Amino acid sequence: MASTDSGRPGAGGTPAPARAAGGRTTSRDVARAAGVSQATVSLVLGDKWRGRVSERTAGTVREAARELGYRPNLAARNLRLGRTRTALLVVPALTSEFFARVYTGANGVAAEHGFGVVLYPSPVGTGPALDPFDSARAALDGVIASSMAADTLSGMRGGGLPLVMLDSDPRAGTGTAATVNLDIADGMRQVARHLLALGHRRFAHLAAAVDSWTFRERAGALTRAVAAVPGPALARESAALEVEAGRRAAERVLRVAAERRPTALVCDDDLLAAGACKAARGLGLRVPEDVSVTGFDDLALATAVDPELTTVRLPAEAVGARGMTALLDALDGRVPDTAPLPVLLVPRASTGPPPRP
Amino acid sequence: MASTDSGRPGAGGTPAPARAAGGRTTSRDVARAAGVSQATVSLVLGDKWRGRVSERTAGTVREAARELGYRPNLAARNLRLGRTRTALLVVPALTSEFFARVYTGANGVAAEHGFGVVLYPSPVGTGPALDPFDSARAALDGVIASSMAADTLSGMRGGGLPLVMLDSDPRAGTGTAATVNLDIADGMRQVARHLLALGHRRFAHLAAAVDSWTFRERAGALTRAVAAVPGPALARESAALEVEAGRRAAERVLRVAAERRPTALVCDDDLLAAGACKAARGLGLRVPEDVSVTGFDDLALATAVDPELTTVRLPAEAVGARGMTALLDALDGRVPDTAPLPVLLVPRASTGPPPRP
DNA sequence: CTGTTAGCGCTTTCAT
DNA sequence: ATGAAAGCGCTAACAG
Repeated sequence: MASTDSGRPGAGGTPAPARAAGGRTTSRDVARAAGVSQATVSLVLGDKWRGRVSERTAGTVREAARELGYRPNLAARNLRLGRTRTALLVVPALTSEFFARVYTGANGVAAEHGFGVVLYPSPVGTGPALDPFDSARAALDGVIASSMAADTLSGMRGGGLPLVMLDSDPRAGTGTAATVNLDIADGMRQVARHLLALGHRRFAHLAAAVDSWTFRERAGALTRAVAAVPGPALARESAALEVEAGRRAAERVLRVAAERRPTALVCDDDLLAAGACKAARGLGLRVPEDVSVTGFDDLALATAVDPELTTVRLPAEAVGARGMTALLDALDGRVPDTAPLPVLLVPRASTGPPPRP
Repeated sequence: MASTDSGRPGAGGTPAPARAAGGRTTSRDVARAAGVSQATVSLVLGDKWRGRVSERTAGTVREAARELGYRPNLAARNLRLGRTRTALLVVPALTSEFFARVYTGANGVAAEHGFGVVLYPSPVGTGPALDPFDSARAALDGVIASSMAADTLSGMRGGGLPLVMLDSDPRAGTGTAATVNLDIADGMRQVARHLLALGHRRFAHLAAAVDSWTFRERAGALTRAVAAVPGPALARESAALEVEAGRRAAERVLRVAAERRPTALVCDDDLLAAGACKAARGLGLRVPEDVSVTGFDDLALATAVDPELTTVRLPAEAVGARGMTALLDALDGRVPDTAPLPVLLVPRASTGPPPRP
């Protein structure tokens, strides 16, 4: 297995080859080349030399480093410093734009503070046995976990690292540094209000078959919003988070006599909504004339399909940014901001008044 | 904390506080708790103790480690070993399922060899100044880069690490350990053959406005395939890799007199194809009756839209797996397999015979 | 201003 | 079968 094992061939009388024979350039090589000590190199390259090293020496050192193509050994630095300036972002799926945008937001804030962010896609099964602290070999200063399934949480507590939860149950936070949440419930309330105002009274909820806070929140909020006005009915059907599963679930819900058929399909996710639209068309129903459909997330898909989806826009970048900020705060002993982020209904072409009976 | 020797009574003497006061548990803490030397701990926990440490001692050590919740310090291990068993996977975009699947494939192979894979989404601008070796703070043994834009390549050569390119120009490989490619050209040829067989003669190519090998390959292959038979015309229009950009580009191409209008839109990507379908419908044209549309990649989107897209399926997982295998080979001095991976046209509902004039 | 020194926590000879 | 000791490359006290 050992690959790069030329390691340390008994170096005879050194003719001062500024670069170690087989290995990488070290700070000592730079020091030798510049004719200074290792400490000076560290100071200069670490940019803490103002008033401690002469301008001229600093220049020499930088020149030598450039010349030799010196790159500091992270492992050594991390070992010495005891921290890595690296955070792990755990996401349930790589595919989704939502998480891509969360990453972008987190990475932006991280970069401003000299931190890096490493992605860990939680294995699909999301069994409790996940171990990001072994799998992502990077040594870590903290963990940010987004939208994790309930049972995955438990496994997450390894390493005793600061943990920031994103889009997750705020009450689960025993030992959690902070929870950054979206106002999911308000989003669902906006959906309900929109549809009720259009005149809908028979609803069906296409729920994601994923046991996580964010989806329980959506279900609860919809139930309450619909129950708040007299009269309306609410059916519910679950589906895996895929277009095809959404299509099948919607088909089950729509295949009933017209007078009992829901006039509005509220979906937990844009993928499900896309499936719902396909189901409707497959049954000869028009969207939105015969049945209105709403999504959630406002992914690119929402405007890729026809008609474009009425959906709830989630400020994903902001979630990531706030998550990273919270982690940084926790790391520095400050108390993280924890107000929920607002979300916004974006009405488009997939919703309209219910059909006249 | 009670006295720590719950596992190993009888070893009088040291009341040693098995866990360092403020910090994490180290292998020395474990050694003390188990009443052995650090070396023994390393041997046992590194699973190289057969015949070197007694069964009984090994048990004691493992018990102590478990008891104390010991986790080896990766930074120290990496420093000592000079390698990290970590590879970096550089991808141009997080959003795409394609890269998610490449990751999955790479990670699977990596795991079998005790490696981890860390993702580095190359910044959107893909300016040449990217530095994954600083951004992803993890120390790395090698880099796998997928579908990178041409100018991004140059920046990639930092660190002198083994580099495996995926879906990239094989000739760019100066200093590259290996290139794992898809038979992109053959995919495009299959598309052309399919459409020609259906009777199409007026084509338009919706090209991705991204300067990378994979898209140049698609353009070249289509041009050649169409030129190979007498008669056909081929227009070309570029668009950013987004549905809306694809829609606009398709609109430009379709907004001409019916007798000059292309009857088949060959798109570089499923996103573009989805946009093309929207454009067609927006202009009152039916897909595939009035115009056929093909995609590339076979993303989930391909079956989410209506009609489902005829597209070229790319074996993304296999690409990732082969990439990781090639990196492992290079690391161990073996010579990587470099045959292109086959791709397959999947005919669906978005293509049909051209309209009768 | 600059050099010397002492480890960070781990693995690995080499003695015992 | 086990322990002692060296050292990976780096940074931060502390001397000079």
